[in-house]
Amino acid sequence: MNFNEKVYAACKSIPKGQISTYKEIAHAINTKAYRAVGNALNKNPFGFSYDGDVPCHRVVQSNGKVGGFAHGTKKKIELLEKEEIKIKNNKIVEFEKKCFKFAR
DNA sequence: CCCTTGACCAAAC
DNA sequence: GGTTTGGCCAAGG
Repeated sequence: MNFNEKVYAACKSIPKGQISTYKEIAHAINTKAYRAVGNALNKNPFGFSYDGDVPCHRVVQSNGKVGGFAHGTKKKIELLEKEEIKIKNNKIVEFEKKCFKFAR
């Protein structure tokens, strides 16, 4: 399993209606490459993600901000709002509650 | 092998 | 509150 596959696998385990951070993902796959995680998702082979695929739009920054998205941050926000996750001024509302922690 | 580039992070200012 | 700075890791030139 290369680095990217681990990242995708971790993303898949994020349940609908919840989100996680790049840092949490990095921790979940036992690495400290937060940056490389985002990099992997940026040029992910899926291009776009819907339910059942790799939900890369459920991954946000550790400070609660939305972060980036290949198709534009606005689009990412729309996808999140479809899952009961509200965004206020580019930040996640109730971030701490929606944040999903991987099994340790 | 060195250098640059990121959908990043934390601390400092 | 925001912005800058240094650090982090993987990939590509």
